[in-house]
Amino acid sequence: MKRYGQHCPLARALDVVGERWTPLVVRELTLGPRRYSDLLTGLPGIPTNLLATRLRDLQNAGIITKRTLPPPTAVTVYELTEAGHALRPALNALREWGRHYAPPPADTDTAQPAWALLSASAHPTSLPTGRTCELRVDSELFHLTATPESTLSVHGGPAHAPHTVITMSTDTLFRLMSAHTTPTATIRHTTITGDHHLAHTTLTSLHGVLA
Amino acid sequence: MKRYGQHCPLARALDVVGERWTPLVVRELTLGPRRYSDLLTGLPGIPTNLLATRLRDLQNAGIITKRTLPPPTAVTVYELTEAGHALRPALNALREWGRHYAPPPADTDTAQPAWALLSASAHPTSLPTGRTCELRVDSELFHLTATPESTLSVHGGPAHAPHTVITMSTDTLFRLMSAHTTPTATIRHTTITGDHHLAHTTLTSLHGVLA
DNA sequence: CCGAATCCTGGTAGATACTG
DNA sequence: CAGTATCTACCAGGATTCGG
Repeated sequence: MKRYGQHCPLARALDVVGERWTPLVVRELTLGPRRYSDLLTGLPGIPTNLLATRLRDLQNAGIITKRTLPPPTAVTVYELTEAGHALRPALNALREWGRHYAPPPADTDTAQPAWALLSASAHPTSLPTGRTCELRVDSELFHLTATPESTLSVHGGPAHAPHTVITMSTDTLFRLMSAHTTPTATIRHTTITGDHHLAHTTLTSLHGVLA
Repeated sequence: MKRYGQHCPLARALDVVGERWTPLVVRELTLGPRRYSDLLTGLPGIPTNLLATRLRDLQNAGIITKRTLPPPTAVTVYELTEAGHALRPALNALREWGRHYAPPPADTDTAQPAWALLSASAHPTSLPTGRTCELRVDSELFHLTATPESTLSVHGGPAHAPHTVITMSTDTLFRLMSAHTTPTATIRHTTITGDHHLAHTTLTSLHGVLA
């Protein structure tokens, strides 16, 4: 890890998370613990040796930990430490800047549901605290909850006991989040199990956050 | 500028400001318009060709503009655009993370008063809105004001009509901001012209923000 | 003197193949 | 599945030179 050699907190932060791909690795892990192969598919374009290097450096910096889940699912996963979770506000601020001021994406850019959903993360929501919505987008699973401060929280993987489950295609999700369709119109292209009203509230929270 | 090729606002932000040295160039310009040579001294270690490249790329990205001041001081300066100023929250969040979680600085790291003062930027302050304090640290000039939201605002260069002027050494500033001395004890190592009470309030706002 | 462009060197990223 | 090994190309770092 090459340092700037400056007695400045911003420069020291960049010493640790300023290298190429590093913030995006943290982005993937904000969804929850992830396996090496999950990270590879969530970071299209990253060379595998570079991912291995970044994961090693992030461990040494105390931002992530490597853990082997107990049997029978004896897989090794990477997850954020407290210091890693503390990066969330900085990444959210940079993400908001990107939404407003970065050049528009090229149409050759790859798109993943997780990246869109993360844009809704930390946004104000009318989702009731304590209620969980599971979102299934083209066989990718997420679950959404509200923080005590009524901001949206997004995680990867299945929910424990969701109050509602919404199933839709990636295309439908992007049309909703880009405000190309309304929540009410979106419902016709989804399958909903459980609390229908909660599902509508969830869709409303996602509506237009990418616009 | 190498892109990630991802349809993700965070990745698109990093496409523009993710390269090495780029956030630090923006950091220097948050103090106000700066000349090329000012930037070189404010970014110790940067190769001159790399600074030129970064400045060109930042202009193309619409984050900074190059301007030639009117005579008699016909110097060319770089300054942030609106999009550039909008990066401030993201840099502040990353700076806060660095203060709390980044490895401690090496004692060979270079230190500059501006970097310390920027850490106090956006912090809550009891400095009255509309009153200006000029700070002279080893012949480097800054001026501090309060935003309408009562957070501290730091700029480089002389103030227009400061209500108070504080002169001190770099060492004194760092001892105050690292909480090694109190504001009251600091006053004995400073020269103050103008509003003494305002000066004390300013020193209190700076006290311990580096700790 | 300010604001760079040029040249060279070493390291890091990118791409692919390979292994426990 | 979870990485390591190898190679190439490019970018950063450093010194020097150049034009206004």
